Amino acid sequence: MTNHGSAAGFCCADHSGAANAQAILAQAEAQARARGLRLTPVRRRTLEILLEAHGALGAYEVLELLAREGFGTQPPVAYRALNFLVENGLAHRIRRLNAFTACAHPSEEHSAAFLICAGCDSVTEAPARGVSDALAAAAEAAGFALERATIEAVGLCRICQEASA
Amino acid sequence: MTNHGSAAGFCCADHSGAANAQAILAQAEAQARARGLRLTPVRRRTLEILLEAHGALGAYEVLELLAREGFGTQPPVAYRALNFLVENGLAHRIRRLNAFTACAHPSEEHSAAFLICAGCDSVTEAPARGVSDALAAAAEAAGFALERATIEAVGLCRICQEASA
DNA sequence: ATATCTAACGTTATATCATAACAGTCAAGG
DNA sequence: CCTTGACTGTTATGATATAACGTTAGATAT
Ligand SMILES: [Zn+2]
Ligand SMILES: [Zn+2]
Ligand SMILES: [Zn+2]
Ligand SMILES: [Zn+2]
Repeated sequence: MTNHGSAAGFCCADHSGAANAQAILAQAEAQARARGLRLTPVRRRTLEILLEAHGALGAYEVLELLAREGFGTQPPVAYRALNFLVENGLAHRIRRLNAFTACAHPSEEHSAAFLICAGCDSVTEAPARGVSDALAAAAEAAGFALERATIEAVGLCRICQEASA
Repeated sequence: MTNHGSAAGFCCADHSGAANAQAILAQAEAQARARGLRLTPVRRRTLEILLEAHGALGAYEVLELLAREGFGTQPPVAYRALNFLVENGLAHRIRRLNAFTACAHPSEEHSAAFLICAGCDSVTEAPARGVSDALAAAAEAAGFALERATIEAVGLCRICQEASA
């Protein structure tokens, strides 16, 4: 991972550091309460780990951190927590990277698009209203009943564009 | 895989059987010639296998078929051929299924969206001009230089909708 | 023709990602 | 109390993917 550190004031395009991680965590907790979800210690800590991370984390990276902190040491521990978060809209799975990232907007119902930088592996969650609308139209035209979608773009983030200019 | 056979005249939503597989293969060969690609025996046979398949195939499924026909028996044989096809626009990788499918329109430059049926695992390649345009706009707005994208929708194909109605 | 080069092939071995199945814990409700 | 069900942790295994290396065969250059 060719990372560009956090000297620029933010580390990975749109992840502005732990500052708003707090805010997002608070939103996520509100969501959990409102919807009667059980945000247990492993689950909550998993979400924090994702929020603290630069970029998306693989399940085994999450697992190692959880294990160090006294949680279980085996893969299902991480996968279960991550799947719970994904199923409940508190995190997203980035299939191209086999990785997970905290949702940046856990309060809203949204179908997001992810901008994945080929230079530094940063992942930005972009609002994708227009994209999902277009996709819904395409599905409709094909007689396909759309449930949900994965939209992942690969390219260069602003920082990496400048670096390679 | 809950398949619905080929009794209805077509087997998997938009894969109308071996009839137009021939046409697609011819297009793919024309592409290869035009662009100076080496469509070697393994690669060509891999493409045929994808075209003959109902739905997307995993790399190990392709491998088994190749092995039976006297090609190599080890994973890299399949992965190399599949990656070649994907990189050259003759096939697509379906990340949600860890699988590959022949491109339905190998002659055109296109960024496709895939409609994946949750009922029967069929995969339909839908034209996605509108979707990519919207995505390009979203990327632009984020200062992200888009190279390519993965767009995968999950839902129910027409057949499975009727079956569950 | 023959030496050289290189892309493609096939192999062994290993890395990486993910889930099945089962046992122990614990809080909620009868 | 005792059952029930959700959650956690474990062992074991399965599924997907790549690294590295030797070989082959077509293309190029002497
Ligand atoms: Zn989100
Ligand atoms: Zn970058
Ligand atoms: Zn295509
Ligand atoms: Zn279907």
